[in-house]
Amino acid sequence: MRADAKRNFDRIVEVAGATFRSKGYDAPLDDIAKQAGVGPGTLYRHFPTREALIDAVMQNWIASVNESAEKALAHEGDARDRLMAWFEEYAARLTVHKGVAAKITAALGDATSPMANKCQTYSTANAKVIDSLRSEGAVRPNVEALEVLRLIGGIASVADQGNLPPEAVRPMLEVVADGVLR
Amino acid sequence: MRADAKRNFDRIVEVAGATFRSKGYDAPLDDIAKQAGVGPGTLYRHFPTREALIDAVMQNWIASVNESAEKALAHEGDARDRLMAWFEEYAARLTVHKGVAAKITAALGDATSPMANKCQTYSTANAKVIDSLRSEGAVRPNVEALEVLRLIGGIASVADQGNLPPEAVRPMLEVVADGVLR
DNA sequence: TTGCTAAACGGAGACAGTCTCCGTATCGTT
DNA sequence: AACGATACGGAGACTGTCTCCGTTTAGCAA
Repeated sequence: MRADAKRNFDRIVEVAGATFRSKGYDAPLDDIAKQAGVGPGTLYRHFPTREALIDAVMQNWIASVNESAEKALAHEGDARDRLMAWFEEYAARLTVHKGVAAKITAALGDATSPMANKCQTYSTANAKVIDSLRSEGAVRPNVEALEVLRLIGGIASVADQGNLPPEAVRPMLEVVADGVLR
Repeated sequence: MRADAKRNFDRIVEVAGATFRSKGYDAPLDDIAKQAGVGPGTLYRHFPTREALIDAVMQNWIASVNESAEKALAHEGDARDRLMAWFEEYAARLTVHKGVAAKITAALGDATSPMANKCQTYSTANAKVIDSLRSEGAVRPNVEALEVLRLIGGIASVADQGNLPPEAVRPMLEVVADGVLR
């Protein structure tokens, strides 16, 4: 990739992120192009569809928070406390960007999605938490790690779309925690 | 409302429902108008926004299934069986139309939404199930009926968006059931 | 029936956003 | 410096949204 191309690519993603957050995910792409100081042609060459651009923005964001994903693993307390800490951490991350929860959760099971491998960190972090609790015998048999990820994703999606405050989300997470633990 | 107006209104909703299902929720509205044998002006007079038309389609659908919502209440078996029967019934209904799960679940807490009162039947059916189980002492304290509705809605949304098969949904419902029951 | 009026219709066309095509400019290499 | 490959950008075609207003029709009253 040529240097000027990369410059434009990055600039577009940056501007798009800011614009999507402030004006919504249906903001005119030509505006974003103009804002980024490029022609529409350049934007569409890099991102053939709106979807592609949104993906790029999100991947950018996931990468930026990924590094700290393991924080929740080092929590103090009993099994339930640790599980809840992880749930809240995960749900909070998912609700930072409008729409991200649904998108990531849908991508989880689909290996062909460009999102999926970006979410590896989440998947493995989750598996680690569940496995560690399982080895203590705290987890019900038949509970799969992927299911848990999806359940929390579902809660985050609902919270996202209904603009639910954290105090409405917490009890839902607790129901899932009780369902996961013996 | 004049007779011809009502005729057109109903015809538009009918055509829109079929079109949305076959071509997706972003199908051109002018096409729907043409298909319904009316001009775009007529469509837009009845439904100023796409959202309004989608709502009308969904309300139409909710009304059509509402009447049978209590079926799941008359289930045989122990507390867990009955709860699971209700969960599956509800989740199945929510996933009939693409996008309906997220929409209805988001509307649940919001009394101002035109969806909300259409969903009364669901809310009260759910409350009935939970209350009846609670009176048997089978439900954990602190579990609210609305939370349960949202949890199932979240699962349905995820299933909807990720095209999950029923066998992937069931275990998630079971986790919630275990979290709801003592 | 006929006439009348308010209600409703419908389609031409303005507008906005998407996306492409291709002549021009720039990069990076030799 | 010169050249090919790569990338740029913006004019404009295209598609879908939505409005305006002249025309039509339903429903009522005489």
